[in-house]
Amino acid sequence: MANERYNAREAEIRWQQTWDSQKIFKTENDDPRPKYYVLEMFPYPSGRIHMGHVRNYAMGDVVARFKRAKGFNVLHPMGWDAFGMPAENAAMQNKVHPKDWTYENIATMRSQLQLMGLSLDWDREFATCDVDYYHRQQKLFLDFVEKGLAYRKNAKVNWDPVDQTVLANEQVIDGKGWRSGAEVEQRELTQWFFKITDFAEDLLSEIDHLDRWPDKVRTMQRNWIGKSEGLQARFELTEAAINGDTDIEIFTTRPDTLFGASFMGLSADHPLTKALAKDNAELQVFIEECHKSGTSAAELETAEKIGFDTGLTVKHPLDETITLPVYVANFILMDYGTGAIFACPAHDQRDLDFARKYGLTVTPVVLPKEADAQSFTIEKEAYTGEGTIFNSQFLNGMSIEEAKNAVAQKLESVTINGKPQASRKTQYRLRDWGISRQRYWGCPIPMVHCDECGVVPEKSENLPIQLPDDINFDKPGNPLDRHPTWRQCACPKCGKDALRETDTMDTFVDSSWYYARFTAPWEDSPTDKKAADEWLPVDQYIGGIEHAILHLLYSRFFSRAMRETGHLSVKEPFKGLFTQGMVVHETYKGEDGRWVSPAEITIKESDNQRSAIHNETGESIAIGSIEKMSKSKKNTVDPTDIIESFGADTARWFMLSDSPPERDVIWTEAGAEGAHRFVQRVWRLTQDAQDFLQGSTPDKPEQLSKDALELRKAVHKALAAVESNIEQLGFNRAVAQIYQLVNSVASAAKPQKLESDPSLAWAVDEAMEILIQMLAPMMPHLAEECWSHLSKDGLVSTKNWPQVDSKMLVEDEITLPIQINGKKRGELTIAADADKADIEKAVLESEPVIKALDGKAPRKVIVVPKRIVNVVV
RNA sequence: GCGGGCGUGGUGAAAUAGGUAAACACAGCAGACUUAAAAUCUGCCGACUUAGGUCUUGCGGGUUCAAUUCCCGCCGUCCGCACCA
Repeated sequence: MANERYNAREAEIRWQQTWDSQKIFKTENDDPRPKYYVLEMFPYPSGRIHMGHVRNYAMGDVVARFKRAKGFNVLHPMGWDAFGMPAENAAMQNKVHPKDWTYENIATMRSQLQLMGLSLDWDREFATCDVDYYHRQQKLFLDFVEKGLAYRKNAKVNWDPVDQTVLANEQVIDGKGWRSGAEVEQRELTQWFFKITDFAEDLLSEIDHLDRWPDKVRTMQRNWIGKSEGLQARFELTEAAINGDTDIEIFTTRPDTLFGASFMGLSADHPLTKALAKDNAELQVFIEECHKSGTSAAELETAEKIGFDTGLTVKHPLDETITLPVYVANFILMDYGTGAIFACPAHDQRDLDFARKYGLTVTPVVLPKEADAQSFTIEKEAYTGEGTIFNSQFLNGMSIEEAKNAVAQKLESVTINGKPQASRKTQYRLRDWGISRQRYWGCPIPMVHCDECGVVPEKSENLPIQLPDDINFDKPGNPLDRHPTWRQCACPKCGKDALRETDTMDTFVDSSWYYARFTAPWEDSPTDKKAADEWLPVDQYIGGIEHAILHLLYSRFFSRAMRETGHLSVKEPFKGLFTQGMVVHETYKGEDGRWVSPAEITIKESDNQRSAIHNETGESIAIGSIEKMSKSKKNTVDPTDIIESFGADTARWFMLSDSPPERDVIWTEAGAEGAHRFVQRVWRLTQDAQDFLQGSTPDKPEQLSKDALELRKAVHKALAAVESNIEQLGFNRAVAQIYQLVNSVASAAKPQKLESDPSLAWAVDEAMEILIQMLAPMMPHLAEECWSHLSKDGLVSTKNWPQVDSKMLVEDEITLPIQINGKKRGELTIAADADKADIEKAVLESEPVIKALDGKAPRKVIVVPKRIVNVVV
């Protein structure tokens, strides 16, 4: 029979329909098998899927299909992170309703994803903009309010002037909005916050146990939470200040350097600063000056330390004879610690810069190990290293740690104005999460403003608070504010006319608990606790590194908050996390400097010279750097085009081959063609095997021929390797193993060999069966097609993973490299179980060793059985 | 500035626990088949080379019988954080 080419498009749709009609990927909650929850970060419905999605979902699908074959009850759901700004931008630009725009995009992207043949339980699908979903999110919000985990406060917030909304700290990058890129302004607004700081310590300490998370993400989260332990201490003013204050409270991590103090610093936003400024025009000017300077990285780098002498002085807490001047300084932040510091210029660079500028004293109090107390001075660089305390009265001679303790102990026991002068305190950099957004397309915050009762939570039975459909985007700002009737409601407490909150929730709220909702998306309450406890935590979560802080930290907060409000029991939502690399592509530019897309050009290659010409105009195109696929640089490749020309399996296979999954992968046309050649190669191999075997499984022979035994060994070694590679998410290594095996099978399965060797025919049949099963998680359609072509029973997608025959993994003879002085000089083939003495004897008799020794005795012989022999001459 | 990662052929990369560096693939070259092309198959493919070898994992040291792997110091590159007291 003549070989036919594999028609991927036809076969893939056929198998997708088969899987679908048999509902083989539907997951039941009550199932006796052990559970495995694999989840890929759900997509934002921006319009069309891109190659990054293909890579992400191909990886997740390999894990899901593999675990299913290993006997687990696998939950592998899909949904849509569907609220957000782009829908509103589209509404403003194209006069489309955000809802229509979003649901149309979802429909497009769903059908694109379905072309990939992912083993998803589509019955659990939802979008976060579904009323059913945000209804339950509003319930969670009310529960959080009740527990004090959500609250309202007036706060200085990050205001994005382009998007006209507030941003969380995590969403401000280099002083710019993460989405708009606009310079963020500071504004005072009343906002809703989640009390993420309640869990700061737990969020930090549990990172230690997230051992299946990348270290990088763990480090980033630790730094973000930013714990520092120190002392909160009050410094007594020599005279009461204008507002009646008698002391200034500061936070320090370096109480050991207290005798090096030369001034006090107040933030420009400190209450005392504000009080002093009331009738001090000069100070007012200075404060304004401080506010003007931006917060971007570049500006901070060059910003000069400036200060304003308040004329106030404080007593040194350890020596009343010393007084320190109080300055307002631009480098002190109000929202860290107490907004006030004591400054020790010798051991803090900022304090030193400031002291030099204003001519304040610089007294070193930590002496480096090698330095001499008499001659040690600080010039332009503060000393922040280890050392012994000196110039410090009773602390002299102590280590830094000892001095910290001594100071803390002393000040804890002293009282001023009836209160202890100091207490040990742990500070976190982490701030509460501001979630109010002045947008339409988000989950409405279910609160009511009543003139009589104040801010009142809506009653649960009145949920959902639905978004109105009749809105317009004629003007900037939040359309909910302008809606003629939507705001009007009855106060849930007194029943009088009241107004709804018009802020909606940050879309990161939506994605902070979707993983829990998937465990029972049909429930009236946010979760079915039993189902949530059964499925959670997610065993393997896969997504981009860009979510290392925001989404992953918020989700960790949410699982804790939902635990406190009785919706689930786990603390940590994601047991295993994998952050995959991006899909990147070369960029191309025309002669006039415009970006040109890969589809418009043809690349010529010869002798390592690559050049490109435009398909239509014939102009020569410059090949530029490799960049993340983006519309602006036109270096995108549409997954649907690839699926149409090569099939989904080719796209999946290419995404899994070559590059390690955590690294960026370069999409190339040649690589895609190579992947497709492999698809055809497997299909040819299957047809050849089918031609010979004619659908009958040969009987297992008593004795295997040498060829058959070798093939079996190759098969079972590959099987063991692929299995462990997939377990470790080393998809590229699994792919390489499969390539190698296909090469072995192809060279073994030659007709002339098969005809004369029935045991080889049997081995080839086994090899094909196992090969197809190994391919199935990666190229499921091709695997089904081959499986059925070889008349194997049922669907390969529902088959159990094959068993490794461990007898095939051991060799009775092995080849050891022989080294002479650490350089390879020969080989020795010997029984695998040969002991050291046998090996040494054989090595000393080998030709290269005899030659090298030249009759002399070796200085040393190192024998590592099963590995290597090294003879030192 | 602080913290972390990475650096191996023309390219993507591989190398259990320190033990044969370059598996597997892409590209390229040569040949077979073909009227021709595609597809397919076979071979070559780190560098130098006097054909016996010599050298090779960013650079320089160190530990070791043995280093891509461990240690120290540089260089390059990418990422994160950044006036956090």
